[in-house]
Amino acid sequence: MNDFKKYPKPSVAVDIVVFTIKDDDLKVLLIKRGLPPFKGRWALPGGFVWISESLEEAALRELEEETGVRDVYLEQLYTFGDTKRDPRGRVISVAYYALTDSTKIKPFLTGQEQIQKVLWASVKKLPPLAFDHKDIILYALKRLEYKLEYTAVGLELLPDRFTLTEIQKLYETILGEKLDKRNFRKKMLSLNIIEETGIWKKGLHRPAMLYRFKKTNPLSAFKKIKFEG
Amino acid sequence: MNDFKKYPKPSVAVDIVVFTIKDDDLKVLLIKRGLPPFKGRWALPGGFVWISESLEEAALRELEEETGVRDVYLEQLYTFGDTKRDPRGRVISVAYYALTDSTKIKPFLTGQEQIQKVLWASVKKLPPLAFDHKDIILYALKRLEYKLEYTAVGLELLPDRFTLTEIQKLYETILGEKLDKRNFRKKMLSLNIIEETGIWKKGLHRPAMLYRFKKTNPLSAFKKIKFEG
DNA sequence: ACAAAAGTGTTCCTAATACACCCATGA
DNA sequence: TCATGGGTGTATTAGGAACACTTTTGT
Repeated sequence: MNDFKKYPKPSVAVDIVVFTIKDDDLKVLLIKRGLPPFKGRWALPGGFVWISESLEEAALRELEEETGVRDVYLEQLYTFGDTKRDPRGRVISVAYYALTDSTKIKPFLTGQEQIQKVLWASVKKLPPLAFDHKDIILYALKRLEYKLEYTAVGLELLPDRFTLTEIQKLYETILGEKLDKRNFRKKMLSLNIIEETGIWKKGLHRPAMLYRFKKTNPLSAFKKIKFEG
Repeated sequence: MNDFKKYPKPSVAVDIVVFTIKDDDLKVLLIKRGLPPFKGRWALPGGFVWISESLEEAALRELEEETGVRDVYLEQLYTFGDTKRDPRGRVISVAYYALTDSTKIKPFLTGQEQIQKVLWASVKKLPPLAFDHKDIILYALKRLEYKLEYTAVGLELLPDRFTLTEIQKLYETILGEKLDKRNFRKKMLSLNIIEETGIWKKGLHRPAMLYRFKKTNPLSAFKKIKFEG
């Protein structure tokens, strides 16, 4: 046991499921693999964990390398450890999921030449994916749906300023069902986690009040809340 | 990237937080370490993951080696990956928690001479622990409390046959608060997950009906339920 | 007879739901 | 002026919470 370092070890990777809302649709960030295995297939951003960094540091590093964003909401999801999940050998992957607003994110290519393309894929029609990445995304989606029902974590997917209708559409998109406008607004406002900015968003029709997160009590955004659904 | 096997790798371990109820108290199974580091300290059962087994297989194997039980409720908890959590080097630990009924479990010593003693420690007064195992236990406890409020997973902690008062005591022990007897019974029975056995438990006082899990719909035991609390 | 745990219903109150119309704007 | 999305209140219902007494048994 003391000489455990001599035993063959699995490799340890992190994979990150980055969610955002674009075009009233829930999207996941994918990267086209430039090398085997699964060369040419879409895959989650991620990579091997350095010996000197924590798991969360690895996830944030990979995320920044491949999407250029910081300050996302990041949470550990699950650790996938089937022996056959990577054809190269034993690779255990600690999956994270991240929520970000689509205006902040600008996916770009890294210096690593094998990364060629990035894609915001609709979770409703995912392309064929490398490894067990489809399972990971579906797991993350379930977690997101679940959290959305009980917390206000969904606001992380929106820009800093947003209208009540935009929040509602977000919920409807993720939960996959229509919500009642009056009840939704009543509930959202009663939570005391957002406030009016006093600014009106002009558009094609009647202007809508822009709201923002309250900075005073950020923690309450994650207290348990039951949303209609 | 293709030659990732040459990079230094972390070691991967599993640790299992085994909960049970004994003497109306929530207990965690601990093992006394026989070798450094933390020689003589109490620690969670667990060990390194073999290259040929999945994470869950590793957890079940370690659990059986050290407690002799199978067929426990086992669920992945969280993966702890701080770089300094093990003084021997980089060790990532995938933590699981298990629920079992105290009549099924008979902790015993393995052939590994360094394992000397096992202890059912009350979660309310844990001894000094090795590594970050206290953090892991507290994390597992939070998860258990949370799950208890929304699911009937707590029944996994009881013997096959149990009285309503025994379930209620279990809930009170874990949630740390008194519950109303009539409301609790009404709720528990309305869930439709337990049924009368027709057998009465005799004791010092008025006999109590023994109930059992319904075998017909085991899945419903894990649907979301809000318990008073 | 008494101590101790088992068992049982109703009222109250809060929160979720269902539901329809007027308003402000740009084209 | 009209098409479009923004904005608002009430009545009903369901579920959670509070609450006290009778029953059965062993000693």
